[in-house]
Amino acid sequence: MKLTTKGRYAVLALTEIALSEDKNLIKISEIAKSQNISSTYLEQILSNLKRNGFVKAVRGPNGGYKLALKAEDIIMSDVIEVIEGKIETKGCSQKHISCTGISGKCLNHDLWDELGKQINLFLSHISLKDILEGNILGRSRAPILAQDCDNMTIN
Amino acid sequence: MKLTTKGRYAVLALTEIALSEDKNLIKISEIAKSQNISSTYLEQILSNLKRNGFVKAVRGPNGGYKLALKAEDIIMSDVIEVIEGKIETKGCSQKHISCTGISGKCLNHDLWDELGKQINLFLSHISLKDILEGNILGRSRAPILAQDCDNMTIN
DNA sequence: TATTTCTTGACAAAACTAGTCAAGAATTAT
DNA sequence: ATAATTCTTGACTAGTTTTGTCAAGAAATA
Repeated sequence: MKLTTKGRYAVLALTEIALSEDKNLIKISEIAKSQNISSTYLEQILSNLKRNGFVKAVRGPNGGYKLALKAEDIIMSDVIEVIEGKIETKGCSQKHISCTGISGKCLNHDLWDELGKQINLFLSHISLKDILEGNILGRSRAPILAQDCDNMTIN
Repeated sequence: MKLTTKGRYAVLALTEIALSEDKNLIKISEIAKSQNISSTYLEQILSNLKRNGFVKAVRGPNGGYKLALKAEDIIMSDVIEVIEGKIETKGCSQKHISCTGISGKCLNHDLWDELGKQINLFLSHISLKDILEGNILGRSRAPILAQDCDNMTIN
């Protein structure tokens, strides 16, 4: 699992593009300048976002970028996945065989699997619109308690 | 934010140490062998876990490691923090000044702050005992909905 | 005293991150 | 048409981080 500047810049860029939607188009150079990011580095990121259908590009004078989707349809888990790759936290190097060596069952996979699920669950409920509207703070939630886990059915 | 093999190996090692508690002591070489991890690499990790009070070491023949705390008191967020460093997801390079350049308020900090909080919240509810007992799967939870955020007081 | 086992710190290869650079393609204004 | 603008693509690179290795030593016990 990782989260690098690329992911952060991608969200930052999407925010800028959304905020200038009235002007319709915003240039890489404008985003780069206002955010103090290298514009050549941003190119890579926006190229990726375009390739994956989040933004549209228009070339030539007065060209630039705009959103290809409505802000509420741009979901953070999707954005992060194309930029950073799948959020997966491998538990151990062994594939299918047991990997505790003692207990005969890999108890550790569960932790990283569930953490990955939690991160994805969180990000999949956050849209670009939420960010624009400041609807983020206070939304994280504690996991289900261990003692409740026994009386539970997993869907 | 990052989660590397070091963090995974640490949890793996703690699990092994806990599972052999009846034998009281387990050697680095035993853990390394059963998990197929370089034992010299494991030394670094266990040395760190010892320095931070999670395990105790006994030197000499028949020496090895044991837990310094009860399994239910070994909390994953604490373990990961000493091994990987604080889980913090910086939003943008700017410190206190505005960083959208347009809106005058950094809308992006919120996302990474809250994601970091979510990860910590999750890990702080998981103990080594939960792992040993397999009480992990199905515990992650979706965040609070955006529309409920308005009617909310933040503590 | 010899052996076992942990301890510490220096070192290093490989992978990854964060960026640069350059040549080119598309679009528009003149 | 031509020039200027802007995105597009891919190769390249410096620096950092990860994932280890190695060696010398300290503590404990048989």
